[in-house]
Parts: sequence; structure tokens; C-alpha cells
Amino acid sequence: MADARQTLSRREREVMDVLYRRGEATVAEVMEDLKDPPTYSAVRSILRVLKEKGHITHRADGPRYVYAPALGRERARKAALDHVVNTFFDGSAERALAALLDRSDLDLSDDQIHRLTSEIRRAGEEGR
Amino acid sequence: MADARQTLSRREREVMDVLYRRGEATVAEVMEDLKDPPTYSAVRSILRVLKEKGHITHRADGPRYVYAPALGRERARKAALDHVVNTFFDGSAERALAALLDRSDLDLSDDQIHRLTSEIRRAGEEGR
DNA sequence: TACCTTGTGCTGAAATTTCAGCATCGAGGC
DNA sequence: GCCTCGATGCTGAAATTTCAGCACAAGGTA
Repeated sequence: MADARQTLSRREREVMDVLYRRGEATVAEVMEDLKDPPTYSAVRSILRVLKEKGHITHRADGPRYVYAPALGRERARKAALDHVVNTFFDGSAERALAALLDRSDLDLSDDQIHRLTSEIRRAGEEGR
Repeated sequence: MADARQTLSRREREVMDVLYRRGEATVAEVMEDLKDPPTYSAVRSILRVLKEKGHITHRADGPRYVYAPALGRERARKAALDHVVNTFFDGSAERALAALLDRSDLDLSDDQIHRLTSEIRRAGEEGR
């Protein structure tokens, strides 16, 4: 669902971002990654709410819980890209591509260039 | 600022997204674009808060106000892309690129393929 | 002029979010 | 066996967000 993210509060979003970045995380790990972390209890509280809302799942790892996003990373990636493309690039994936290519940290090796080039070509030929 | 977005509440974010999408908008236009809009007053209230926080500016267009993001679209685009790349693609612009190329709505013409190919090549050669 | 429409400024309260504290439970060391 | 550490479940209150209403101003029109 594309707007699952939309319904999240500020803290909830921050926590979800951590989970997406790490894949899964304990409460302590979430706290580490929050730029201005509240208490342990507060983080747990937010995780509980997220669990209730169905945005995350948790499994027991020995004595503690490990939390992970309920939505697969693939779908989340697509949703996030969609949102950015629609909001900031007039829905044009091409423009988003161009902006990505402009990033200063994009250091492409010859191999990568080759691979991307053929991917672009393939996408074009398939008429997708 | 990359985390300007982070400090926004849910509604505030929704409104900011509308403004980024449209470039600028009146209160009525913002309402149109909100998927589940509250009253006119409520929207205005949020805009006032956003203005106080410095996230938006407004200019008078005849009898009414037209609101626009304070941060230029270019910077906002970069920040948004950065965030997505860092959160969902392990900081790898290449992976984000690949995901973008995978989008079903990316229907590249030969010209576009050509242009993108040379852009990628240029980026690689420049060692950026 | 009187009136209607459409906008703004401001206020306060409902609803939600955010947070911390307390009680409890299990594992491991002494 | 007992105690401590580190975890969870739960509760309630502070803080913020969200929202709607009211008063007022400007422009257009009969």
C-alpha cells in the first residue's frame, strides 16, 4: 500500500526508517540509530503501536525481540520511489534517473556502466 | 537540510508534498490534493504552522495567499533522493538506479535511452 | 448603501502522539 | 538459592498535532 507511510507519525516514521535501513533491529539498535532518541520505554512504546497497526512484526531472539517491517523491502522500495518520483519529479522516472545520475557519490565503474546501459536498453526494447 | 522533513507531522508532510508537487498552491488547491481533507480552517492552520516553522513562504496573489516551499525544489529533490537511497538502498545510488529502471511505467524511447546512456558514461568518466 | 462572497487572523478544544515509570519475568553469576 | 541485569507488558499523563468556529476585512454587485 502506497500510503501506509502517510499515516505514520513523525517518530513512527523515524523508527520505520531505521528498520528499513537495517532490515531488522532490537530496541537498543533502534535507539542507537535515532538521531535524538527518547528513553528505552518510549521507543518500545512506539514499536508496540507500530506492531498494533500492523506495520512491523517481531520475533523472539533468545531473551529479546527483534523487530522488522511487515512489508517486504522490495515493496517498500517501490512505494518509496513512487512517492519521490510523483512528488518531486512530476511522475517522471526519467527525471529522477537524471537526478540520481547527478549525485556526487555515484562513482560508476565500467562494469556498472555496462550493466546499466544494457538494462536501460532492455527496458526500452521490452516496451515497458 | 536533510532532516527538515523528519520534523514534520503527518498532516504537515502531506501539505508539504502537495506544495512540492505543485510548486505553489492556494489553500483551496491544497485541499483539493489532500486525499482526506479536513476543513478549510484546518488546512489554513497547518499552513500557518508550517510558515512559522519556516518551511514555507507565502505571497499575496490579489486577494489570497499562494504558498510555496521555502526550500528550493532542487535541494528538496536531492534531499528526498538521498533519504530514499540511504534508507532503502543501503546508500547505493546504483541500486536505486536499477530499481528505477525496473519501473513498469518507464517507457524509454530510443532518444531517451541514448541520452541516458551518455549521461551515465559521462558520470563514470568524470569519476564523480 | 447594503449585502453577499471569499478570503484572513486568531482562539481554544478534541484527538493523537510521545514519553516515562512501574511491576514483572527469565537467565546467569556468585 | 538468591540477586542482579536486562528484557517485556502495561498504564497514564504531558506535549504536540489537528481541527473547527468566530470575528473581521476587501471586493463585487444590485
